[in-house]
Amino acid sequence: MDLPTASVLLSPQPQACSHLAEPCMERERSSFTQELGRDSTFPRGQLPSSSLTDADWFWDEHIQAKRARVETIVRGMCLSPSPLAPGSTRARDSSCCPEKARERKRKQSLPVQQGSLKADPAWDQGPRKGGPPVKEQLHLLKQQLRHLQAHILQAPEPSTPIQGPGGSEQRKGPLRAKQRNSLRSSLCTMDNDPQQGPNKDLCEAMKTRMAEVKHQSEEPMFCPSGAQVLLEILRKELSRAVSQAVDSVLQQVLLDPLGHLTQQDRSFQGLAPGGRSQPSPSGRGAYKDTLDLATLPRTVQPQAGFPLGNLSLTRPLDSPMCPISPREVSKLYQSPLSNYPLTTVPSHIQENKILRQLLGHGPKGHWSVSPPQDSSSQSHSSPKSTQQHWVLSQQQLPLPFTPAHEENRPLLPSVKMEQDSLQAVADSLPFSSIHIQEGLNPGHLKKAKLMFFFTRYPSSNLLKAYFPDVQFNRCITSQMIKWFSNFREFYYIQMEKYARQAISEGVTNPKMLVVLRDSELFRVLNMHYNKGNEFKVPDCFLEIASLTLQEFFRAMSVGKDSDPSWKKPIYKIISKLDNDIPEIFKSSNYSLELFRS
DNA sequence: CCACCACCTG
DNA sequence: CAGGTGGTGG
Repeated sequence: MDLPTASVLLSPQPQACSHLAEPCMERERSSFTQELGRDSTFPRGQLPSSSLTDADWFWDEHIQAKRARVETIVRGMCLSPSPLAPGSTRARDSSCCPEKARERKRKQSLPVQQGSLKADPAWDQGPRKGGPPVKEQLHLLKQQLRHLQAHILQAPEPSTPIQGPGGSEQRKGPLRAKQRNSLRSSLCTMDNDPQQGPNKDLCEAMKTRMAEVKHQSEEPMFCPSGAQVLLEILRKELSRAVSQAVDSVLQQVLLDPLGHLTQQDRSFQGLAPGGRSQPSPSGRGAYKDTLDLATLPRTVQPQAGFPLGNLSLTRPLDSPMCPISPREVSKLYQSPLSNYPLTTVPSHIQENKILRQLLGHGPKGHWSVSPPQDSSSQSHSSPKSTQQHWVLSQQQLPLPFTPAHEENRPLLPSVKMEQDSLQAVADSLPFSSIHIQEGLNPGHLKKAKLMFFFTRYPSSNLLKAYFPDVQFNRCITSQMIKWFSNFREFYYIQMEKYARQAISEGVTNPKMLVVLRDSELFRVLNMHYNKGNEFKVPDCFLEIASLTLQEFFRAMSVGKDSDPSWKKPIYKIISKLDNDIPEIFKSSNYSLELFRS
């Protein structure tokens, strides 16, 4: 969509390239045709959206770990092979409407849990020593889990504003939106010079893209706090219930008091990274699928790989939700781990490993998929190879997404819900597990430079949002603002320079000034903000750059540059053309990965 | 007064 | 890129 725009723009006027860009026409044309065939790589949609399930996965794992322990114990001690009835099959969908769910959960799960040990007849059958109590405990536990599952499933759908007209729009201020709109139109009217056929395409393309971006930015986020509360409660309740069950079982079954660890230890270690100590793998393997929880969408074998291998983290991707949108990635990204109270202080190292895994899929569809265009038009720095390298560095281990995965995506409606709630949770989470730095490091600078491709005038709030691992204070904020000020300075200087050059070369029509990827101007800018060319410069930046160039040209060609403050109007225009920054930039881990050092 | 900006300088 | 300065707007 947006990609072709640049090429479209320039095609008709050979001269346009002569001064701005190096060699051009022929190549450009061909690249243009190529582009038509391919999809836009920009903002969203390209990436499989949703691996938020991973958070659930962790959760499941937790439960399963506990369950496995209980089962193992029971199995080992009681030798009663009665398979547990599969409970509710689908117990996923963490809901976002905490209220009701929470209410019901409290009313039901608590009483049940604390209730008498009335034995279910069905569970009393079979010979066993010390059996009944144990079974009862398990049964109760199961029931509780089922209740929870049921309630979660029943919980009224959260505001799924996506469809609702009354959905929660406006993540950005209305003002901002307005500005965008007005600018968009002005941009188009300007470009809609009848004489310039191709520019219409640009206009349309930009409209489309902007709409896209806008849409993206307005995606709903709902009650983060609510969802978080719900999750917290669920977590506590479940862990408590399980712990109690385990406790009881142990007390009743185990004769040797030394035989059982403290409840805390037992119930938590299963999830701790590197947490080994799972009783008997064989036992677990044999029965893990018999509990209802095992029927949950993602049956994961906790100890199998989570802690160490990390390779196992690719597992969750099998789920229907594996497709992940950058947005989701970034969110999810901060969530599951840092949010995980049960993992007692996982090492940052391991955490980062895991996060890297998850993240690995984000950037791929987004930035690294280098368009054919690049290979043809960018001769000097072989972007393709560098980008591929970047892809590899980002996702060494995980399996790449395959079309097969995509097929599954649309399936579950619950998926979206789950995503949302998890997103909400993620959003509300502090970066507890990610060391927040005092000052700014080179990585931050690098990231800021790349962000400049999207925003020339970031607000301090935006910066705070996109540098979550930075401890902002007046000084840091000023410094970062200063960075962008310097970026702009360079940017405008280049624009003025090239505009002046165009004038000196006799260019009369500003529309002929288009910044392309093989333009000298682009090369200079890219060198400045994206040294090493590790990043695929978004097309929106090319559009902005072209526009800036044209504005400078217009002003100068009319002699406005004699006015001391002739640039101000241009600044004003450009300041309104900031694009939304991909959510992926919000991830501090992303920055760690990509911008380290 | 503060935050932010552009400009200039090193 | 950081410091310093002056201007601007809330």
